[in-house]
Amino acid sequence: MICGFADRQGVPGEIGSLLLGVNEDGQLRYAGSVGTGWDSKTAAAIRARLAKLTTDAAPFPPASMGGSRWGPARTGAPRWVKPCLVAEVEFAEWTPSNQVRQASFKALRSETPASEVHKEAVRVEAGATLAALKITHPERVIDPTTGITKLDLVRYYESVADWMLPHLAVRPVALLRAPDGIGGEAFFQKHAETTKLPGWTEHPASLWPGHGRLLTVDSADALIGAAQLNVVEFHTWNSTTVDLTHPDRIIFDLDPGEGVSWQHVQEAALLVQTLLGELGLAAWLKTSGGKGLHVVVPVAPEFDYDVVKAFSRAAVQHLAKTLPQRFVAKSGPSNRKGKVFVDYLRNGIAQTTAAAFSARARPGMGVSMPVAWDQLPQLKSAYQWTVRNAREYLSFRTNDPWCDFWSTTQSLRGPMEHLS
DNA sequence: GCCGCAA
DNA sequence: TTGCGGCAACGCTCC
DNA sequence: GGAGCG
Repeated sequence: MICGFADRQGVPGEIGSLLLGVNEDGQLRYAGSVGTGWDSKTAAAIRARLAKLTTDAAPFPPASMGGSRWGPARTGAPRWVKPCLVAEVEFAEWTPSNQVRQASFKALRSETPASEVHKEAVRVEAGATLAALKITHPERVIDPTTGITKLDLVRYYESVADWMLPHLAVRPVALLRAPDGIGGEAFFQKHAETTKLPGWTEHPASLWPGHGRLLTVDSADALIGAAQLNVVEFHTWNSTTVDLTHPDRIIFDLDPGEGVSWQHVQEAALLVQTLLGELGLAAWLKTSGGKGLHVVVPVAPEFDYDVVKAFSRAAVQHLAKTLPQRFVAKSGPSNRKGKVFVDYLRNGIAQTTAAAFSARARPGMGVSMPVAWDQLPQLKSAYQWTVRNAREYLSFRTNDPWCDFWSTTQSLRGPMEHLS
């Protein structure tokens, strides 16, 4: 939060430094200041914007601003502003007194509600280790509707690598590559026969006899290397390479037919969760980045694909039977008008679904974002988060809504009896 | 984007 | 040397 | 049986 500013010495009308605050236990706390990162024009523009927000009341006790040898006392008296503007500030680390060190201003962030600005969890920047990877044509526009470039996509995957890799690393993948950008011709790749792939793991043919050698993307290097090869979407199996034939999750892909309102999709997701809850299964929610939502159920890997798929089909058929005005279980486009098709076919062997944090190769480049169930009513669309705005959202997010997903092991035994 | 193959 | 095609795969639905 | 689809 921008809580105040000092004028640039000798240059009236320009910002010299910004005084920053973060939310902590429901109130603002001083977080240091930033005095570089802008040019004269920007400094003047920010100064003009802040002038309208000045106030006499300090947002936190000036005494709490001790701590720093290089505090604002050096740069003249601070002018307080109402804390309603958010700045994105890059910095090396938090000092022992919880202030930013080597801060540099990046941009104003008007979209972030003030209440959501917290101290960002400390995460090591992956950037340094990745610098070795050469990105060709970084400025090439891959999505003409937004101007998103190849470098934007690379940077997106770089920034979500820590979040994404747990979803990706242990599962065979299908990669959707789009060398000619969104709207151009794209193709799937699941084997590495010819192309030598940067850091990807190629599993022995014995893992899945009679088929091509399976591939996993299990490091940040592999992730970025994939982006260099114009991989836009990462799709994963429902089982891991540890136990390929026994799925450890079920996915219900909620796919709205023509003419279905977003509210209808939200309600459908809630109904799916309710049914699963009645069967004794906890489920997690993510946006698909495209049109619909994904409901993901972790299960113990104790049954093979045929059993798990039959269960998911039964669950969807139950929904379609009891709520025929909302749901269809058939995949054809004809009977889907005005209804939500819950795609259970993703639960067969070798079937894949766009992974959490995968971007989508469609205009706008939405991403699949894990969310909490209590966020569902506030969701604006399945592509609310994109390659462009996901990083900011994640940096201000204070806890992982899928935290318990990883430790949940639930058997299908009871739910299967319950349903039949 | 890149490789292998044919022209 | 240049050009060009491949780069997944399955079940389901409808015709 | 085959095209189309996700």
